[in-house]
Amino acid sequence: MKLSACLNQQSPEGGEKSCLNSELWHACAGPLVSLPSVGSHVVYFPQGHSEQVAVSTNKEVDAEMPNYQSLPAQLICQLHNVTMHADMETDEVYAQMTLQPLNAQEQKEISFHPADLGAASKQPTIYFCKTLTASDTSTHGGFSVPRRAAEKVFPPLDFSQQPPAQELVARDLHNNEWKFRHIFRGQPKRHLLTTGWSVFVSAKRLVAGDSVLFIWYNTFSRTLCKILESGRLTWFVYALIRNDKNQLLLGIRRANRPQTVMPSSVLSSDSMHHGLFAAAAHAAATYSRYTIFYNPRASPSEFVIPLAKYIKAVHHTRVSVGMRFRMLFETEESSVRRYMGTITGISDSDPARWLNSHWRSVKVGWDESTAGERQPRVSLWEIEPLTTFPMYPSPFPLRLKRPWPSGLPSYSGMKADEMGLN
Amino acid sequence: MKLSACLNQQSPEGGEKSCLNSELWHACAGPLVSLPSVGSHVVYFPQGHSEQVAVSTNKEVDAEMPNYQSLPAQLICQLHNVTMHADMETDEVYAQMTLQPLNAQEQKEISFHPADLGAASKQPTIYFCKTLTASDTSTHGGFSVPRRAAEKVFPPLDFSQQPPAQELVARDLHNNEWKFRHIFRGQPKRHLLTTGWSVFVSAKRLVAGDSVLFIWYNTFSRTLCKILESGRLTWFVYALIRNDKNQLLLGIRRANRPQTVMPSSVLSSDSMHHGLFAAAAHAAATYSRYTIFYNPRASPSEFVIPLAKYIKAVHHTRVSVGMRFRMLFETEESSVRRYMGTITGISDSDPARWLNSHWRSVKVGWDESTAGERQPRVSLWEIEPLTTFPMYPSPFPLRLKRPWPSGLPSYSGMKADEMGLN
DNA sequence: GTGTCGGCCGTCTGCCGACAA
DNA sequence: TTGTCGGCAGACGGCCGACAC
Repeated sequence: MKLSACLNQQSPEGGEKSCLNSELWHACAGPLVSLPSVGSHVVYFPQGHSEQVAVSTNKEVDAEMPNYQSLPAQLICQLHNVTMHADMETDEVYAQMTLQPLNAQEQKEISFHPADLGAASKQPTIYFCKTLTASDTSTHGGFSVPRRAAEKVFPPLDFSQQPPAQELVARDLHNNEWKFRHIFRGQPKRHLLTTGWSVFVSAKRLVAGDSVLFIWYNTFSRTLCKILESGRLTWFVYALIRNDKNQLLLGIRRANRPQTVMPSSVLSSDSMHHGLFAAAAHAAATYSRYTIFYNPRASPSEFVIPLAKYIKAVHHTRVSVGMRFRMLFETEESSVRRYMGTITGISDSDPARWLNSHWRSVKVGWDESTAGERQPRVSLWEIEPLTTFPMYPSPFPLRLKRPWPSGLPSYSGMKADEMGLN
Repeated sequence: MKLSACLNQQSPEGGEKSCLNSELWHACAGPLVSLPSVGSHVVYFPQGHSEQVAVSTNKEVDAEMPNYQSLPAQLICQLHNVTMHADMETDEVYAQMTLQPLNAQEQKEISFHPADLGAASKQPTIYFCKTLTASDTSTHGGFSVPRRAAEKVFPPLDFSQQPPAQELVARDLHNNEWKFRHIFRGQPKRHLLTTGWSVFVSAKRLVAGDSVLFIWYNTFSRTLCKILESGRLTWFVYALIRNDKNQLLLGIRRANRPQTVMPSSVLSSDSMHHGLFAAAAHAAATYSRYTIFYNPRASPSEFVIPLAKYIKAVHHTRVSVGMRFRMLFETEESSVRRYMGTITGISDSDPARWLNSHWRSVKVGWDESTAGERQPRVSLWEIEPLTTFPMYPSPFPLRLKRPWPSGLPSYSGMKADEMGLN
């Protein structure tokens, strides 16, 4: 593996190294992934970070790992920088974040803005995602484009030609160009990518079950999307605004194969766990910056959470055993659906190591029988309790000194001591 | 990348996971690489380990990395386990070592055995290594086997056939089978691998400049090698003992391309350095076992050294500025040659972080003009001073309390306090 | 609407000795 | 002794519509 392309979240267009498109990154990362904004305050969970390392190295943290006494279960930090990356060899997306723990004085001076809540990731509107079939990846033929997808995302064909065909140029996460012959033929008629497709499949080492996604993108797309969302759309409305063939992006998402990542031959998994704890502990002790990687498709849960989202979920939401809730999950087609469940317990997930951590403090049972796929423990900020009023007093120890002021959710300008942070 | 095959050094044959051949591993690692024996005492250098991580992540250790006060510049350890591995995707070889720092009492009780000196790696005798040419890796043809190589390593052909040909079966580091058609044809006659060769080249992603090596191996090979080394050999002597076609092994060595390894997307390089220091410091504080990876082709120098070799080089060899020395290097053809140089200085390479470390304490100048390829700093145990008697008193601070007893190199049974270890 | 297949053509793989370094 | 090439034959890549689900 080699150094990846990168993009600072704040400058999606300019800069000589800004070859990584933010919308494409988010499309590859999936609809549930959101990155906190640069400059905002966040909560970092060493426990969740450790979970990602455990999954990536395929090895649980050693039971004999010492407690890092100086490292609290959660660190309140300012997020100084976020860059999006993609592995040069696998196209795996990940983010690099520079965090700086706040000292006591800085924590007192925190003021919140609603934006800090961390809105759901903006998935590009003009895009499609298709899971590759055996025929798509076979050397025998090309790629069968779903009709609606082609009409929505690809530049319109000139139907006066027989057969209608054009050359598509799409750019991947590394800004590499891929050219495809797009043709509309067959009986019944269908959209196909022929010449160029097999080169792409073999270069990216795609297999049946992996997904490919195309985005139509330009700098006005956000504005245009809002306009388009406001009314009914026909394919020629899309076609009218898609006159620049060079604005096509494509990304891949590999199927969840068992053991996607590996234990690096560089450092033992134990040393990696030591590394993240020691780096965080050092940063916490000196209030200095440190760097972490977040791999959205490897990590079971986000472990850098907007502070406001955390405060709201932990200190201003009453939950109790027996309460019903919903939680978002990604579908195979890259959209979201809600699964329902019941809270069966509230307790620290690892009281020996991380006392009073809120990480995965909620034990849950899932309604559907395929529940084995979903985590038996979740964090408060991941779920939507179905009652907005407290049915039972929460048995979970809250450090909240004062109740949440009426008139939710306006807490802009609140001070930290009003929220029980210290 | 995925989990690799592994082999415990002590059980090259048995065990369900012992699919990695020790001789093949050493052949791929190169002639200069030796692994200390299991159970022996070694010196571990965090500084050298950090160097390997810096090379692997392509990023130097951060200047703001804190000093790990409790971590000395060298740790005396017992080596509890060594396993050899190969990366599943790249076939890159590496070793996993389990080290346990010795407490003060254990250090006093150390007794040495001559074997602890760490003999040079035993390269298999019946093997060959060839750097691939453009023709070898082209899809246009097969692999041209050097004549002597084929006669030495491959099973003998039946020359009554026209043309003489056979099927070779060779196993790689992961015990995968590769089949090749071996034929002796052309004008002039030569040995070629045809059918099966291109599959191997594309599966291993070999390019011109990479090397491939074949070993003829069986459990008696060490004994046989000694017999063979004692006299002159002709090809039919080899042929007589190579009657089992399934004993053929093959490995690869990739050319040194710039930026071979990459910054993992799992952990920042800073955290990796923290990790190795914290893991070692924790192990040193508690005298508990810890695990490290040694990648012989990534690391500029070995950082786990047999204790006896270290003692001999540091405490019982007089060196001084101006002294001439030789040092072994690997050639492109996988043999060794000596380069000569002059000692230009003796000092700590990083006095701020690692005071009184002997790691790369010798500044050197190299005789040949291509000297830029070689390290400007080496460690005492890497070089052979050309004078066996001290010409000048060493300016380097020796902690030796008593002089080395006369009658080198017999120090079996010596106690640590006689060698200035404490 | 789209996944897979048989048919068909063209390119490239891959085996051969020639030849030269 | 061995690296590269021209020649050649066959395999496979890859484009097409047919057909079924």
